[in-house]
Formats: sequence, C-alpha cells, structure tokens
Amino acid sequence: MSRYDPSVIEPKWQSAWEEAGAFTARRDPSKPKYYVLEMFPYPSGRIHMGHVRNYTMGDVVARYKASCGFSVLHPMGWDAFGMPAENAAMERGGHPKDWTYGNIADMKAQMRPLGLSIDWSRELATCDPEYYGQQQAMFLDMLEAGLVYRKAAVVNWDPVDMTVLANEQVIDGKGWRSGAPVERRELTQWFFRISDYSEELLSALDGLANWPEKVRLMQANWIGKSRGLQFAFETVGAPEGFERLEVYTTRPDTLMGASFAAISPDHPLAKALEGDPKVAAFVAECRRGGTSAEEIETAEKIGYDTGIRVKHPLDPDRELPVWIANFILMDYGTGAIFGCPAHDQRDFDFASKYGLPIPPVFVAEGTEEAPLAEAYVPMKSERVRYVRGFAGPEVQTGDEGVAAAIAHAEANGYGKGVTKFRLRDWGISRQRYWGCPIPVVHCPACGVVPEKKQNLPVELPYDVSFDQPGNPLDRHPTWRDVPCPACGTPAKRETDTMDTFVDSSWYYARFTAPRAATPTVAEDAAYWMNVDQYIGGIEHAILHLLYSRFFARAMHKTGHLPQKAIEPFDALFTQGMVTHEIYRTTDDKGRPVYHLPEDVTVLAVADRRVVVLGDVPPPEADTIADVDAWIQGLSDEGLLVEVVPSAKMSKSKKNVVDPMNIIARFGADTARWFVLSDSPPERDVEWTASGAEAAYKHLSRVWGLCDRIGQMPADHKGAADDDLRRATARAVDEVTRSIDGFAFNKAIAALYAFTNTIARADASTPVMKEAIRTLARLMSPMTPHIAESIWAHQGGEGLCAKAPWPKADPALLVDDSVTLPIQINGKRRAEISVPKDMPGAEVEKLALANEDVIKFLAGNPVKKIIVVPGRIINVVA
RNA sequence: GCCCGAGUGGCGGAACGGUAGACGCAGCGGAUUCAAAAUCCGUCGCCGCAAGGCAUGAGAGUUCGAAUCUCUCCUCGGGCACCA
Repeated sequence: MSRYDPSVIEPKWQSAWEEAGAFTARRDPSKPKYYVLEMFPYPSGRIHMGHVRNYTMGDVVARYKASCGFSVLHPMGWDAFGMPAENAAMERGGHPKDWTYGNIADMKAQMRPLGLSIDWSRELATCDPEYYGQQQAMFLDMLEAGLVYRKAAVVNWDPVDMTVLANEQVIDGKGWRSGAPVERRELTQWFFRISDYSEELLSALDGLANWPEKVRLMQANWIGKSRGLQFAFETVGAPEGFERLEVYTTRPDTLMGASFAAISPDHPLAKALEGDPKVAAFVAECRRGGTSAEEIETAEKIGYDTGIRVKHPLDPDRELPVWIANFILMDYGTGAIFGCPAHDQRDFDFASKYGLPIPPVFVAEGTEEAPLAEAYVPMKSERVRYVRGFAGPEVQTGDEGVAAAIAHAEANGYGKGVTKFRLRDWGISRQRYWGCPIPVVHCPACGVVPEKKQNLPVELPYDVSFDQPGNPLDRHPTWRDVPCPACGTPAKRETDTMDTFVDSSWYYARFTAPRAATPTVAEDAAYWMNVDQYIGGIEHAILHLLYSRFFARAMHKTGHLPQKAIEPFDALFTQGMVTHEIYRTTDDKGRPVYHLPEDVTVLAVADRRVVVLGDVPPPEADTIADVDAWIQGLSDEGLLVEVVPSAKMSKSKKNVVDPMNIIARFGADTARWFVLSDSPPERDVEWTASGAEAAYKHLSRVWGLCDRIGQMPADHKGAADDDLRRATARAVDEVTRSIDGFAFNKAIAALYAFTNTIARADASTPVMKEAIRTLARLMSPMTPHIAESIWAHQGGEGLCAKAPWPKADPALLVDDSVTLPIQINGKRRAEISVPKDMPGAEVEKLALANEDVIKFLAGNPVKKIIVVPGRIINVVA
C-alpha cells in the first residue's frame, strides 16, 4: 500500500468481483428485489462521457441497494438495429451485422474497465435472432388480439433512397441523406393501436409519482386530450354519398361565427372531387409540400372553393361554402372543420385572404362589437359577452359557453360532445434491412397471413447487398419466396421491418428471462418486474417511454406480463448531459476551426483566463499593459483561442473528452467520482480538466490517509475519539440520505468533508480504523475499486462490495449542546451555546443576558421573543 | 403563440420558512524545495482601516424572520405548435 495506482487495483478488483460472481442476479425469495436499469445504448462503437454518467448513476444505485440487502438486477444490452449500420454498409462497405457486432465488442471492452456492477450473463442485443424472434412471436399475439392492423397512410417518401423517412429526417423538404425532394406518398403500413389506450395512458400518468413532473407533462401534452362537439353539416351540391359532412370543434360556442367549412386535401370528399382537374391540381399542390415541422409552419394557407355548400345547423337558410384547405389535417378530428375567423387566427388568415366574412361571436366584457384586425382568442377561463351566442347566459366564460353549446346540440339532436386525442396510432413499417422482420406472408389466395410460430424467428438473410438504394430484402433472390402458412401455395414474405422503437419497448421485460424460449417467463417477470429505478436521458421523455408504457399493456393483454407490470417503470430519473466548453479559432476565410481540449493550454494570466493553441509558456509580465500586449501578440499569431461556453459534447465541435483517455490517465474511479460530483444529477455537468484532476488528487489523498492509518501503532490513544465517532455517524447519515434522494453531488460533498475530518482527527487507532472502513463503505457505490483496496487494507471482511451498508447510531447524531444564533429584528447579532433540551424560558433568559444582545438592544424594550428550539432565537425590539 | 422549468460569489453548486454561500474548482498568502512540479497549512461574496453596511435576476407583498411562500416584470433553457 504505497502509491495510488488505479491501473493496478482496478483490473484486480474487477477480476475478484467476476470470480465471486458478485453481480449475478438471482431470484431469491428470501430477499426483497431491486431492479435498476439504465437506458441501453446504441452500439456506435465508442462510449462517451454521457454513457459514463448514466451508467455510473445506475451503478451507484445498484451497489447501494445490494449492500442494503436487496437482490439486485442490473443488466445491460444493446439497442442494435437501425439505420447507422446500413449507412455504414452503404458508405464504407461491409455488412450491418458485422459492423454492429464489432461495435458491440468494442463498446463492451470500453465499458468493462468502468467497474460497473452489471450482470453480463443477461446481456442481449436486439439484433440477436433470439431476441427479435420473440418480438415476432409477440407481434403475432398482438395481431391476433387486434392490437396491430394495416392501413394506408401518407408518409414522407425519399424517391432516391426508396424509403420512408421520419419527419425529423426531412430537412427543408429534402431527404437528409439523399437530398432529394421528399414526396408525400400513400403506403400501406402496419400500425399498433396505441390510440386505443390514449385515455388510459393519460390518466395513468397520475399514478407515476416517482416520475419527473416534466416528463408526465410532456406525455400529457403529446397525448393531447380535448373535449368538443362533433356534428354533421347537411351538404348542397355534393357528390353522392356525401350528403353529410362531419366536423369536430372544441369551440362549439362560436358556431354562429362560422363563415365557411373546410376539408383536408386528404379528405374522402376531396378525393371524390378529384375528377375535376382543377381540384386534382390543387390537391397535388398541397401534397408537394413536405410534412416536416418547418415545412408546415412556413407554408402559406391556400384554399380551393369546391362550390359545394353546407347548411348551418342552427339556421338552415344560411349556407356556407366548402373549401379544400391545405392546413386541415386529415388525421385529427374528422378532417373537416367549420371556420370561425373571428376567434381563430388560422381561420382569420384564411378568411382575410379569400374575402370571407368575419362575424364576431363574443367581445371582451364591457366592450362593443368592432371590426377585428386579428382573431380575438381569449383564455377559455375568461368571461366574455356573447353577441352571437345561442346557449347559456350572455356573459359567461368560454368554458361555460362550450359546455352550454354541447348541451344545446345534444338536447336539439344536431351533435354530440366527444373527446378526441392528438395521439395517433403508431406506424411501425420501415422499408429497411437492419430491423426486425414483420412476420407475415402475403398470399395471392389468402391475403395477409401470419407466419406460424414454429417458423420463428423469421431471420434476416445475410447475403444482401447495399450497392443500390431501396430495401435489400425486396430484391433478395429467394428470401421473399415462401409457401403460404395457411394454404401452402407460393407466396411472398413481408419485406418491411419494424421501427426500432419496438425493440426498445420491451427489452426491460426480456432482461428478466433473457434466454427463455418464450418472450418472458411468468415467474421471472413476477419476481423482477417492475423496474424499480429507470435512468436515462430526457430526450426519450415522450416516444420511448410512451411506447414502452403501451407495449407493457399490450404484453399484459397477450399474457406476457403480469397486471402489475403495465406501468413498467416505477421510478424514472432523467439525467443531464455532460458538457464541455468549445475552443474555436478562425481560418483566413473567417470560418470557424475547432480544437480538441487536449490541443489547447489553459493559462491563468493575472486574473484572466487565457486559452492558447499548443504549448505556450505564460508571459513574464508585471503590468496589465504587458499582459494585454502579450495577449494581442498571441492573437496576431493566431494562437489565441476563443472559448465558447459549455455545450453538449459533440464531435463536430471537438469539445469531446474520451472516457478511455481519462481512465488511462486517472482510472475509472476518478471518472466516476467526477461525473457525480459537480452538479445535481438531473442537471448538465460541465467536464473540466481541473475538476477531473481534483477528483484524482482527492482519491490519492484518501489512499495516503488509509496508508497512514494502517501504520498507526495499535495502542495509539487520541484525545477526541467521541468527536470522530460522531463525525462518522453524521457522514453515514448524510451519504445515505443523499443517495436515497438521488443527490449524488451532495453525497460526494459529504465524503470530501468526512475525509478532511478523519485526516485532522485526534483519535485512537481502533476509532480511526473504524472511520476509514466506514469511509470505504460509503465510497464504494461511487468509487468501488479504491473502496475495496481500503477495505482490504484495513482488515475488512470479504469483499467491500458484499459488505452491508453501515448504519448510523442515532444516539451519535444528536449533540448534547447546540449553538443558537440570536437575531435582533431579524438580523443575526450573537450566538449562544445551550444544552440541547434547555426549556425555552431559560433560553430566553440566557439570550437577553447576552452582552451583544444588550449592546444591540441599546435599552430598547423587548416586544417579543421567538425561540425555535434547536434552531434560532429572534428578539423583536 | 401555448405549456413547463431555472436565475445564489470569478465558476460548478449547498441551504425542513430559521446563522446564505456546505463541498469542489479557480484565485491569493505562507511552508517545504537550490528551483520548479507535487504536497501541506491558511485565506477567500461585495464595500469598508474598523465598527458596520450591502448582498440570492428586478420590484412589491405575507411573516418575528424569505434564496425558499404570493403577485407583477425581465432574462435564459426546454417541450409542443396550422391538433380545429
């Protein structure tokens, strides 16, 4: 025990844990279980600091819970399907499978030195046929249960890559990879019926008490419940079959302000009218625009008057024109609306453009009707005066007006109140190779036929090529050709694969029985589910977590999960990012050039922080002017680096720190300590070289302290044993409460303070040893390797990782006397030390007798005195 | 536009309505050293010689007492957004 050398102790203890099988999860009915899970990574090939932070947090929880006596499940796997593997194959050759498994091996090799307490025997990759075969089995069960269906849907189609693109893959109306203008094309796709669960997924959010409020709110907004009126207009001059036009509105109270009706270009009525070349041309024009967010936002409102008219339900003599308008969405409500330009900005813009009337329905209380320059849209909770009302009192809130209008419609039989959701069914078809094949067969005789379960997995063929665009499965010479599972005649496999979000929607359940021949095993799922603590990035707040919540319900319905697991994640924690400042210079053309942190030098010059390129010695300067001149000189030579405030680590900005470099230099414990130390876990943490060094120095100090205590003579007597015992108890208490509350930064702060206390303590050898053994136990969730070394050195029994968590003696947590600050009129003026249970009346007497108090009172009479036991005394004069 | 969240020293951040700034970084002073690095000790919100005063984005309010609760405003961050 001489020098702190992580490169020696870290591999040593990792082997010791492995040999002891310390982290193998076992179903143990005699113990309570604890399932901690970090969101599994995409195998890009390199781990980054964000991974280190995420997995370290999970590891702290796993190790802490294990030492508290829980049977812990802490698995790891790979979200291994997806586009990057295919892109790599297209750009650099090679095969997605080889690329992916190679990356998994590389990343695993980078993760193991971190010393995470992971049960690697449960490792899985979603691209393992063992995994996706079970996913296919569940797909078939869900198909049978009516949770999956096919329908035609409008998608973003990249005509060059010949694939469907997600909205976020469409940039400026062009495919992100091919750069080709994206078309809106109608394709038949597979969907999960997630919208059947809209109401439940929304209301169950209330039960997720240990989820961040923010995530619950984001999901609630995404699900987007609204209450409104649905009714039908009677049409005049419409084609056969369109005698009625169903519309939906959340503002039925504005019905008297309707000046037109509008339908989506994708509405069946619009299709029926496409025989008219002018209509067809208009609809085509609407389609041309992409469906990306920006596209829609900037698109101008355009419309086409169909000549069809509808009768106003409250006044059959009044007829409104029916327009086709590009801003009406087919998949919300009924795909048709009535326009009330006075109280809806979109309708106002549209009516203004096409010269339609804008009659107000209500005005602000106490005002008169006047021409509008923009739509008047007050909060629904605000009281307004209805000038064209038809239900409820003249003056009422919007909410009351809506309720009265729905009641009026229902009473008079022209409409009914309905609830709608923004959440749409989940389209999972992807025209890609590297994904889970959808296990169905298209038979000319039988139609769409599910594959037989005994034929699963439907495995991806290896012999595919990526030298041309489109789906390799589609052009494979034989893969598609199979006999129909129903009638046996030649048929074709479905060549679409599943959205990779499906893969990640149930991996948490698979971890409970990762090698089983069924998707899950009832006993294992019953024992391990739910995930007690799930940890990951806020970027998955909506899609991944919502899909998983749906999938767990679907798995329950098909018998793959118990009822208790329909909300699979009991507690969710969303950790912040690891950031780093950016170092930038400009080239002679004025373009930014970025530099890696290791390529710059940070100098403290006078009281300024100067960052330079390369290895520049600091100046020998005496005056501020000298320093300025020196900096100016650097600037002229192009050596002065501009520092851009902290941002998410990104390769393009070169503000990345490779965890492997840090481990090589300082060891895993330092990296783990640092990512936990500086900021609350939910916030971003800025990686700084000085902070990492400080972490390393601290661990070295702890090492040295351990060494020193090890050399103390066994009979050494100290004068303040009790003080150290109390400090030890306080440290146990603080670290325990901090870890329980996910405040790892506070746990670290308490450990710093405790280390300093031990270093300065004047205590007998056994008390010192007990203190440092306790320190080792308290450090072990964060820095497990150095903790083991200290534990072993100080005579701890067995592995520190297996030792029970220390408990603080409550008697040592309370002090016999307390220091009470004394305030006079709310300002701190003095303090006194009193026995902890001294009665208030006596404390008052002592306080008033205090000479500082007398001085500050200056003879003024005391009006009131407040004694908060053990806290504070406030004298009001 | 709508809905959230956050503003505390030079920096990251602590603080059940009760001593604001724990802990760390940076800085400053000292010891050690031939010297430097490393290490150790001390100091460190601002103004002031001091007594003391001023300080938690700004302004009001509640309270004996407010970083913390309430209201208004400002700034930053995030989510959603032709969703009828």
